[in-house]
Amino acid sequence: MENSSTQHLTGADFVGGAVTAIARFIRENDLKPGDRLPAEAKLSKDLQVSRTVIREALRSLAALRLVELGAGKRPTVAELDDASFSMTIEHGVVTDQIDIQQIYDARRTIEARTAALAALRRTEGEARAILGHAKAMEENFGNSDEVMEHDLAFHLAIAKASKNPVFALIIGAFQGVTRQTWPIGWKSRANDDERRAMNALHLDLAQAIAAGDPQSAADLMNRHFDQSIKALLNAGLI
Amino acid sequence: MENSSTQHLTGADFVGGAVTAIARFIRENDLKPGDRLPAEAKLSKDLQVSRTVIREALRSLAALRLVELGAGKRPTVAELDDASFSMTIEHGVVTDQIDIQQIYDARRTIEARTAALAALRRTEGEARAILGHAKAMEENFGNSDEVMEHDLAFHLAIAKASKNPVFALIIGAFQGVTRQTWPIGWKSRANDDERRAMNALHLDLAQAIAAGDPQSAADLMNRHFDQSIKALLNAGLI
DNA sequence: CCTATTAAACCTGTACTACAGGTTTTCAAA
DNA sequence: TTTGAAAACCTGTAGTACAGGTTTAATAGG
Repeated sequence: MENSSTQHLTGADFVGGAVTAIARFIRENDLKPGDRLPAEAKLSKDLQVSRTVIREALRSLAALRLVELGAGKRPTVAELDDASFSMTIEHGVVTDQIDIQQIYDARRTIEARTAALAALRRTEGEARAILGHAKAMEENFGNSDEVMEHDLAFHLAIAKASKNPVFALIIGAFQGVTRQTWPIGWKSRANDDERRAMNALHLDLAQAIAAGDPQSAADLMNRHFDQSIKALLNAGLI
Repeated sequence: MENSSTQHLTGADFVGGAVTAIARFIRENDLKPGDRLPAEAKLSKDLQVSRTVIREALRSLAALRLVELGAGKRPTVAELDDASFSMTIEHGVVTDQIDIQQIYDARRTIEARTAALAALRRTEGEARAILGHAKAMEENFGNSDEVMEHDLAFHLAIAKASKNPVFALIIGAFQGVTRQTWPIGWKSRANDDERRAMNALHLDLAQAIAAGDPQSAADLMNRHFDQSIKALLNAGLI
């Protein structure tokens, strides 16, 4: 009784067909992250296409992060991951289909919500971690790379504390392009006072989340984005 | 003067390296959607890996929708597209890493914003199209499939009218899973009066956008999601 | 009977060849 | 200059081969 059977492919787009068939296999067999898929040879036989086609299909699914591949290992179902959406966003920016202001407006919209949700749902540990990143920004004030990484980690930690993986996915995907523009905003702030003010805002936000105050958290997040967007405008980036 | 040169790959992950190299090629040569990439044979020679590796790399990029492939045609740079994020979302739902309520909360957050932006930025044509979908929902009341498709098109049209492709991308990516749960919400509404009320809300929203009233548009969108989420709760889906 | 070790079986990653059939370019004829 | 056809180019799929990684099975020892 082989439950893992699949119908063989017909039609023109062999690789696309195999991608669909394998995705369906995951769905219909209720596979969860970590579960193993059939070996390439078996898929090749079941779907009646060459191993070449199966490999290209698996590579496609691996690029989309639906499966994970490894030498000698059978393909496994993958955990949710922002890498593929991140590529989409970066592609959009590189090819002038998305601009930075649009990224920031999306972030503001979503992060006002993650801040409010985090205030309601964060664990003690998460509250501490968020606060930790805000403090680390202040403590590493001289090293802008350090500040940036803690800034990014701060926002992602809030998204995760919102307990909605969709938000974490999207915010995570923005980090790649944010890393490329963040230094511009940092430099464009007129003086260290403005930079310190930005850090202070992070600290206030972290405290609002720790205090469980969703309204303040959302307000502070909005204010933070007001400042950031203004800084990027000053820099002429937008 | 061959501007299209690329350094040959070193290290372990040949396919991953090729993906990165090709993505970098697009960036460094300022390629835009429609522009052609070097042929597989040339990439293979430049990067000093077999055509097998190049093909798998191009398949990966095609899965992510950074490039487009076609028999006989050289690979071209692709337009922004929600297909790959859509796969991520569907995978998350299928593997129990995302639930429907989380999708709806993300939608509500984003669509309250797209509604407001659409009210400010929609063209006359877009306003008409949005209104058209709302009316079509009412006119095709008996055919729930028709209602659903116009509902989906309505929301996507608003996202596009917001003039932020990031929102359109995300809302578009949600449509796949929404199509699977929408009928549940429709059936769970107690009677036709409730269903008519939902249509009326769409119409009001379309009119607020046409009238250029961002506050009302956002409010109505939020009210719409309140109702939808309540309907899904009633159905026990959430 | 249980555990640790080792050998065998299995599996993927990369390279190469071959060819069908689609696309683009070239070139000659009108 | 335009048209049309041939040539060159290119991708899609199949298949073979083998190195090296992983899993499973078997064996030995307690």
